[in-house]
Amino acid sequence: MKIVSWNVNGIRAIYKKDFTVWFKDETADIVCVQETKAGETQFPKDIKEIGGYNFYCSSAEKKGYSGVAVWSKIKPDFVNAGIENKVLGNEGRILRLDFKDFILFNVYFPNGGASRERLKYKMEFYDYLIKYLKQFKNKTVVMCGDYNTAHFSIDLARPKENEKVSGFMPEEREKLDNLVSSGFIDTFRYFNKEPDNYGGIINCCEDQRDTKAGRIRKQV
DNA sequence: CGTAATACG
Repeated sequence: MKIVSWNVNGIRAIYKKDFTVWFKDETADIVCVQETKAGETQFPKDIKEIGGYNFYCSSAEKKGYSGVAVWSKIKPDFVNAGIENKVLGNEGRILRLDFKDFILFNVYFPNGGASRERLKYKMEFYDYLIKYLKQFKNKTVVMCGDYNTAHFSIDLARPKENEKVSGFMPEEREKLDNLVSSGFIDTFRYFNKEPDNYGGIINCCEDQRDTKAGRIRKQV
């Protein structure tokens, strides 16, 4: 199975830049995107109706902000697009898709850099999701997305200069420690332990390619 | 500076 994760920074922008052309040659079973910046009705029809895939999205109440979407070849047994609402309001940051053999989460974790309030929100978001995930401890969970946190020094440029900057603060990194303690594996670092490599293609099968392509900063 | 609405990353 191949799962792709991509922070697109505007689904309508990448649509203009031939997203559907890229998708046509993409062999992924599941494609997850973050920062769609569009309500469900704002997604181009071509994007919602890509051949052979089921489409799901979660959008923020605030127009043109945040949002995640998933395309899946396999139809999930269950989809939830609002699990963060109770505690955190609706910023369209989490999509849960349940399949027979595993549960997929596509998550756009908040950026905490704008203010103390947003850092607090980010920490609460992590806490809420980590707690929510505990119910699946006897199941297979794949959580991809934009974590907005670098776990270790190797995971960002200039770690020393960024120790007090949101994205690499000790208390943020601790949340990723918690995820690892509860059994999650950083799949990129599992296969690629090279410095100056922040993302790209991971192939977990016999053809284990490493690549410097992508360079998706802070994306785990 | 890019995206999409005038804020956010």
